[in-house]
Amino acid sequence: MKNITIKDIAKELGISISTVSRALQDKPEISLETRKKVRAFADLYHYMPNSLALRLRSQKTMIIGIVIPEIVHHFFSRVISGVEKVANEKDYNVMICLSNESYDKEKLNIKMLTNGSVDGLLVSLSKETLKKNDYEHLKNLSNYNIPLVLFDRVSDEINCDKVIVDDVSGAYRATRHLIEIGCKKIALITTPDHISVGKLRAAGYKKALKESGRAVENDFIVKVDEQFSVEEQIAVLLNNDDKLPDGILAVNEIYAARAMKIAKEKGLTIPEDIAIIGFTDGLISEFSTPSLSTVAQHGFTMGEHAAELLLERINQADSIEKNFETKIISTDLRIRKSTEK
Amino acid sequence: MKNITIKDIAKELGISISTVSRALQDKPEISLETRKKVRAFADLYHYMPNSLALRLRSQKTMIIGIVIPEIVHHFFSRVISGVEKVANEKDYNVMICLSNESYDKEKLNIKMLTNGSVDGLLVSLSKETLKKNDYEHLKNLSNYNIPLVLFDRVSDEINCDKVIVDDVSGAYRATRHLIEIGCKKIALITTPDHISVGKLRAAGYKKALKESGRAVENDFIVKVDEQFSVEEQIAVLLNNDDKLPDGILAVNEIYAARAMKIAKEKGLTIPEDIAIIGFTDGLISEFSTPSLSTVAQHGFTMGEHAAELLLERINQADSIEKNFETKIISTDLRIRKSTEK
DNA sequence: AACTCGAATGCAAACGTTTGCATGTTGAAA
DNA sequence: TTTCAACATGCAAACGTTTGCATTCGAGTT
Repeated sequence: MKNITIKDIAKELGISISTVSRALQDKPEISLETRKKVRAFADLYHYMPNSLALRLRSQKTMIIGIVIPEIVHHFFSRVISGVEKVANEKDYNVMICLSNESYDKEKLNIKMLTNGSVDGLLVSLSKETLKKNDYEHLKNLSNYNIPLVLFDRVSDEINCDKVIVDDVSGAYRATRHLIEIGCKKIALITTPDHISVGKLRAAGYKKALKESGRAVENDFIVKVDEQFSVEEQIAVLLNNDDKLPDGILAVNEIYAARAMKIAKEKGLTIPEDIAIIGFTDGLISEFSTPSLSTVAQHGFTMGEHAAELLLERINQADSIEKNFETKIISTDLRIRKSTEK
Repeated sequence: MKNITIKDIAKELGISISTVSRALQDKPEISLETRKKVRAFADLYHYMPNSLALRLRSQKTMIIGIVIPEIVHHFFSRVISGVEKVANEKDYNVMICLSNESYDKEKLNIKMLTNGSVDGLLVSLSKETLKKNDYEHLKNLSNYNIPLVLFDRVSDEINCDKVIVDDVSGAYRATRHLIEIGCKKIALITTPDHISVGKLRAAGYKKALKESGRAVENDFIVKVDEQFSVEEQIAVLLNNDDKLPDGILAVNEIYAARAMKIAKEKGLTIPEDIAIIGFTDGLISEFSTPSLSTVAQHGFTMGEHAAELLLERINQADSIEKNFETKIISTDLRIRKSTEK
């Protein structure tokens, strides 16, 4: 059974296509009688306007595209939730593409989405892209009437609206917290420098240390390269018995949980021997024993803000060229057992 | 700057639209000279065919829609990953809608997607829909040329392809495992009966008990109603000191982790006092202490199969009416510390 | 009887493609 | 010189809508 079109209705009722269209829009220039007749017929056959035709006509898709590195990831799925909420409120739909942390796939996705499939784009950069430092595929976009909002993993080289977590301050406050509960030797488990969030969180960590008159020791900083075993790299930090940290800040939940597990296996107690605090307030932190203190990033809020920024940009009159904006989502310290001395 | 169209190229080069179209398709009936000229011009101005126009013309969107209850959920995000992989391999895109476990939103989403936005639909039913037992919004679909594949949360009332986890056998084997390690009093933490997976897992649990000659005791079965505190409902099971279970099967990771936490707080040791096994092999299970044994559901595989089934249905000649198929994804027992006596 | 007005409806273009068929041009064979 | 094939290109319809601008018709006004 084919979907019924406006044309079918017109033919069946012996009136013109335009009359049907107007009748369905309840325009007063069509006689009430005709309007009723058309509506009845349309309802009877479950007429639904073909959205492709509508989009082609109006040159609006009412869809926003999201390109993220990963979806099996608590933070990103929260962001999507936030985006979806805002988008749906304004009758927009969401189309999701995964880059799987690959530059090529990211580029492909963006190309795919910008050939008229979506009205705007929300992107969080893949690790490979950040490492390559190549953003040509995103720079062009502005020329093509496709607004772009970057979130979380962003780059200064791209001129557009952005939403980021206040990473520096989050890490700073987490480190301060460790200092306040009496930690003397605070280690950092982070990512390589090309990941912007890792770098920023490291900066906050260093700032807090310096401010309290402590040295930043390289032995206490692990930059995890995910090409190799995460576990082994973290273990190095905890196997150096001469120089064991008594506090750890990890830039994500997995690293924090991993560190905790290794520490416990070595017979250390948390938080007495080592206090641990992570980033990303997910389920792991809540359910681990002891429960993990974290810096909550409010992914949902971030998604909401990113979507709002994008929709504003999509619906702004072309004439008004608002300056690009960077929204900063502040973090919250979620203190749990792993730092309760 | 507007996107350049085939029309613009034609005008600029002083040839007809159809010639440009054919030249871009490298059709031999167009002279090599013209083909080269057109291609060069198109490349210069970064011509990209407007996908809306293509879709309207071809009556194919190359998009598949997914409606799931939740995205902040390890299992569902894995499913999506699997779907995305298969879809992308065949040049399809994925459009995701969240029902947030609401019947109305599910209905709305499906309506939205089936007005020509997608070529096919992948749906996992919301809790509210299952409770209401109303599937009219899905039954119509078959009439409208929109193939439908249900996954995980399905219903017998809907006649279509399905992909489900082998819940009965998974729960059966998990329960057998508890019996084998010596548990005498095995409890079940599950969902209300209208959630199909909960019901099936309960069936597997009961089957294993009966087979080994044990009675199924209602005191040992908790049906968690998420309208109320999950924690309190689980606590009831563990607060009845006269009748404490020594083994627990939970139908998901959260319930298992929650039960473990409560048990530990009561001073019970896992697995010695109580062995615990959950469903869904996610991060919580891996990182909890002790690590949780689980029934792994292979969400990614499920997504792959669902997408394959759907694409087959989309691309089948209308004449060949294949019978509907139900694929069963088998589970794996992942034994960890929480059941190692 | 001619004219104007308003209400109701229809025509056709537009959105950006693809494609069956027609048309035009050229060179060679008859 | 006519005829024909082969090649290159163009016209127009189609996909399903919306909408500016006719057109038609009857009634009321002069």
